[in-house]
This record gives sequence, structure tokens and C-alpha cells, in this order.
Amino acid sequence: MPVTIRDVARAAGVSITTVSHAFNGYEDVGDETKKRVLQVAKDLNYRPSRVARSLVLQQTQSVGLLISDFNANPGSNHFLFDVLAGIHNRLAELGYDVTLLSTTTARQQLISYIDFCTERRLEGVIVMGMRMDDPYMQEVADASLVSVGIDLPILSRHCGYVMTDNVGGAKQGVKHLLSKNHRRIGFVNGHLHAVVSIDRLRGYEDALQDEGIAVDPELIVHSDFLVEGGEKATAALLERRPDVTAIFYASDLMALGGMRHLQKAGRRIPEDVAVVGYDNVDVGQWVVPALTTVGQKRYEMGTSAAEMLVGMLQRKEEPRACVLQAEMVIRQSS
Amino acid sequence: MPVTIRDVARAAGVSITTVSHAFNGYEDVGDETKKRVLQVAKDLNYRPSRVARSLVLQQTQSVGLLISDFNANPGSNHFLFDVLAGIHNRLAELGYDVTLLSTTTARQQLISYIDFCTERRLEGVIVMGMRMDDPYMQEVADASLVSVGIDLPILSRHCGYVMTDNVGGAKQGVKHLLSKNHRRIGFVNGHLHAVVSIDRLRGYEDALQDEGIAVDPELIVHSDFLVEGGEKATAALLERRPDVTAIFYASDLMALGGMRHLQKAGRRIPEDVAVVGYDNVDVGQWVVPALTTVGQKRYEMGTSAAEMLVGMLQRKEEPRACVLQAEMVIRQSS
DNA sequence: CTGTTAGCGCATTCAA
DNA sequence: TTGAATGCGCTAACAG
Repeated sequence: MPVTIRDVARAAGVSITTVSHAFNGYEDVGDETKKRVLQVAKDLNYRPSRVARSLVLQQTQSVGLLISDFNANPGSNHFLFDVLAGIHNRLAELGYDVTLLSTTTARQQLISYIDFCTERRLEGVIVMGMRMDDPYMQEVADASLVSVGIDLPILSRHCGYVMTDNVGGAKQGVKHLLSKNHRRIGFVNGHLHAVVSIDRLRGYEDALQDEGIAVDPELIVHSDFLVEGGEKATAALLERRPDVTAIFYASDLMALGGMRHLQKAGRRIPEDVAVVGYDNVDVGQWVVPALTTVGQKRYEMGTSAAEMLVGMLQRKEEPRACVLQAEMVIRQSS
Repeated sequence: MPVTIRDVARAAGVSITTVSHAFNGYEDVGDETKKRVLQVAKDLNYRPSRVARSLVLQQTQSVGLLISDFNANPGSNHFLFDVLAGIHNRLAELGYDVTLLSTTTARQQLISYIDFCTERRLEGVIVMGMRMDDPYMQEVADASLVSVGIDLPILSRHCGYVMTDNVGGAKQGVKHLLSKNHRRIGFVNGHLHAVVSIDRLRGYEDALQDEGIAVDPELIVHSDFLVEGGEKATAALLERRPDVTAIFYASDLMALGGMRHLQKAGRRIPEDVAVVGYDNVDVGQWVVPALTTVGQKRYEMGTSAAEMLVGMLQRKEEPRACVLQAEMVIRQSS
């Protein structure tokens, strides 16, 4: 029931070809005619149908945004939302629509996400919030669908990714502490079956070694990225090595837990023990003392992913690994 | 280049009608034929094109999700993301696709969001993150496009909304304090040109009056919803009325600021002063003492909006105001 | 039960 | 410079 190209043609007294040409920037339409057509179109409130256009052009100019399980990532919502904003804004600028997609609904509809994309003729997909051990992971890697992963280090012929340099990020965090003359720096890491934990450990070690400081295994303790875990880990660390003057945490949540314990234990922050976290969660700026941390450029991860995808789509660029630098946020806890 | 219905028909040795019927659950296809067709389709990896389907059916089965300015809502991202998850999941269950949309990109493309929706033949829109004074507001209200607002109390012939009962929410919060035998309860409200502030004030007053307690203007102070503001407001309140035994805040951030001040001032929470916030932000559960608060059912707001929209679309239901109950989250600060 | 035909709204040859 | 005709992949009358 919306007005079609035919309505406009009729009302303007021309053929549909002319209307089409007038709208699509062809040079072969008389100035007079063109003006009249455009005016009539406006009067009639005509809007060309993207679906008809997609059908004949055989391209939809739209991509999917696969957000794994929406609720499987408690605490990382702020992260996902910022990335989402970056993705959408850049993609919109580049002329692409984005359709939401989640594994939850795919699962319940018993159709693979590849099928979902095929049905809608989506030209590519950006995948985020997915863990490496997700069964859908394999599908993403194998599929011939052009895709870009966020924090998903998988590189294949049609599959690039964007992530943050965790080694470098951790290194920055520790170097910051070293620059404040700390020498006995504890490290509360996450569990080792997370890729980021391994990288952040590397960064911690690298930073120390760059300064000629030996890595002391007693200073390193593993936890689970969460508040309670960080609290317990800090207690354990302090018991084993009461002489630490600074602690680097692989997540802000653990750092918050750690600060809680330190304060209970009567240690002043940062005078007695300096604290640096990782993630740059919102809370960090509100606690006392405000948390120094190393964060990811979330919005920028989104725009980068968008640009990479469009590059692959339009200019047949090779998929690549885009590793963004982490950014140090220095506040009062260090 | 994807496989079409014709390819399947040819390969299965039937007409395209038969394939179409086999796929769309018609009863008039022989069991044998049907099985063969489906098998062939699977072998060929055939997926019916939604765009062709949309064109002929004159309906896209997809709706837009308008997220005002993505970055204009610092601090409310977790809120928007949860709502988004609810919207998407429910909409997917109901068979609708959701396309992202923001006023930022609309503005830069110089096209109204109505035009955007028309071009894509979107059947409806859900609007969120928009403030009442946004110029796009008018467009939403006027447009003949079926739409549902989140926290946007606008009701018109094709425009319903979902929001949380702020009067009731505040009432619950204060009643909770009353049940703990508090009688001198301070109220740190947000600025009065926000709708929610007015409602929450009503709730505060109602709760007191229900108990026969007179509202004491000295106990009410206004601030800006943020941490610093809450801190200052609390200081001012305590100075004026040092005898308060509890404070109700119109936002969690202000409550956090307030707790900071109370602790500095040597008041124990909740023994000397009990604290209740509003919003249920994530941080609340991690601070010490954990913050009692009244929150919105974010995910449910999303699912409700999705259901309302689909109801209006499929069953021509009248737009309505869906007001969800707030939910009390009782923790250690009260 | 199955096949033939027309047409959804548009872009694009090819003629005029 | 403009117009008539064809087809993108699919559904829906209608015929057989």
C-alpha cells in the first residue's frame, strides 16, 4: 500500500525508467523532467522499496550482528553495548543496515545462524560476546560467510577479527607501577583457560623483565575475574607475601574485591599498597580511591570491526587481525 | 548465486509451486513428493529468500529498534542493553527480525526515521533511550507508524508504551524503611524537570502519609542523579537534619555518593543511617555494605514492548500503557 | 495432488 | 533523452 515507482511515473507523466534514473543519479535525464519527477515523488511521499531493490540488485546492503547468548555475559553488558554502538554507527555511515541475531533464538528455532543469514541474504556478520568454546564458534570459522569477530582470534579466508592487545595492556599497567618505584608487585590473574589471562600474564612478566626484575612465582595468584574471588586471592597473596607494595589485577572486579580486603586489613591505598585493575568498568571512577585501570577502546573496537567488514565486502580486502592498543586510565589508587 | 526455488524444483523433478507448498506447510502435497523435495532442498542447501518473500507478501516481518543517540546516555547503557536483549529475544520468538536504527545516523543522512522505516518496509518500531524533549519525539508521536516507546509516556492511535511505576517503586522503597521502624526518612531526589523525579516524590509522600506521618520539607533535598551530587546533597541534608535515621535516594549513584559521605562522617550504615537507592545498578551489589535498592525489570520491559508491538501488528490491538511494577532488592544497607 | 501463470517493486538492457 | 520489455525469487490464484 505504500506508493510505488509506478505511481510516481504516472503522476509525473513519465515512464518508470525515468523515475528510476532520476533517483539513482543517472545523467541522462532532462533537467526539467528530473526536477518534476523529484517534486512529484516528494509530494506523493514516495520512498523506493529496499526489498524490491535488494531483489533485483542481488544485494541487501545489510549485515548481521551476532551477540551470542544475550544473558550469558553478566558484567560485560556495558562492554557489548559500547561496541554495538560503534558497529552500528560506522556501519550506518557506510550505508549498511544491521540486523540483530543471537544464538539463543537460533538454537530455539533449530536453524544454524548461517541459514539465518542466507535466508535474509545478509552480506556478512559481526560476532561478539562469544566464547572460544561455544559450539557456534566452529560454524563461524568454517562458514564461507564473510565475518569479523570481536575478541575472537580466529583468522580464516573470510574471517577476520578485532581485539585489544592484552599483553601490551598488562605491560602498561605494570610499567605504570614500576614507574612509581614499586618493585614487589603482586599479580592476581584470572583462570588460565581464558586467553586473556595468558596474555596478561605475559605482559606482567615482560614488564618486569624489561626492568631486570625476576618474576617471583609467589607473587602470582589465580582467581576467577569476580569480586569475591579477588578478595580471597588478595588475602592469600598478602599472607604469603606481606611485603607487596602494589597489586595488579586482571580485572576491575577482582581489584574492587582486593581493595575491599586491603581496606579491611588496614592497608592504605595507594600509600601502603597501590592497586591497578583491568577493564575500565564504570564503577571504577566512583569507588574511593578511584581505581587506576587499563581499558579497551570499546567504541573504537566496534568502528574498526565495521570498517574491516565493509572492506572485505566492497574492496575484497583480505581478512586480518586488528589489534588495538589498550589505554591506561590513571586515577587515585596508584 | 544462492540456490533458488527453481533449482530445487528442477532437481526434484517437480514444479516450483510444489516446492513452495512443501516448504510452507500446505496439506496438498503428496507425502512422497514432499519428502523428496525437502531432501533435495537440503542436499542443495536451499534457503528460501526472505527478500523475495517479503516482496510478494508485502510484509517484511521485521521491525526497527530506534536507540536515540547511542552515546547520549552515559551510565544507562546497562539498562538499554538489558532492554535490548528482552526486545530481541521475544521478537525473535515471535518471528520478527529487528533492524538497528539511531537518530544520530538518521540526522547525518538527513532523512527522517520514518523515511528510513518506509524504505525498508519495517512494520513497526520500538523507541528507547530517547528523552521527552528530543525533537524526534514529535515525529514518533505524529507518525502513522506503529510504535512502542520505552519509558516514553506517549499514547496515540498507533503508539503505546512500556514503563515502570515510579510512584509505586518509591513507595515500596520508603515503606521498606518504615517497616524497619524508621520515622525520620530523608529523600534525595533528582532534578524536578525529569518526570521520574516527580513520580518518585509522589511515592515518597504517599508512603509517609499512608503511615500517618507528615511530610517534612526539610527532609527533602534535590540533586542531579549523580555520585558527587548525592554526596553533597547528603552533607546538606545531614547538616540541616542530623537526626535522620534513613535516607531514600532517587538514584543508586546518588546513594553511592551518599554512602561515601556517611562513612566519612563516621555514620555506620545501616545502624546509624539506613540507605536505599533506586535503579539497581550492578555496582550496588559490590559496595560495602551492599546497597538496598528498587530496580526496574529491564529484560521484562523489553519483552513487554515486543509483545505489545506484535499485538498491535498482528491482532490490531489498541496501543496501551503498560506499567510494570518496580522490584525491591533488599541488601545490607538498610 | 501438481503445474501454469501472473505479478510484488524495482533496475536494466535494448529500441525508439 | 525517454519508454517498453525482461527478470530478480517467490506466493497465490487458477486449471488440469
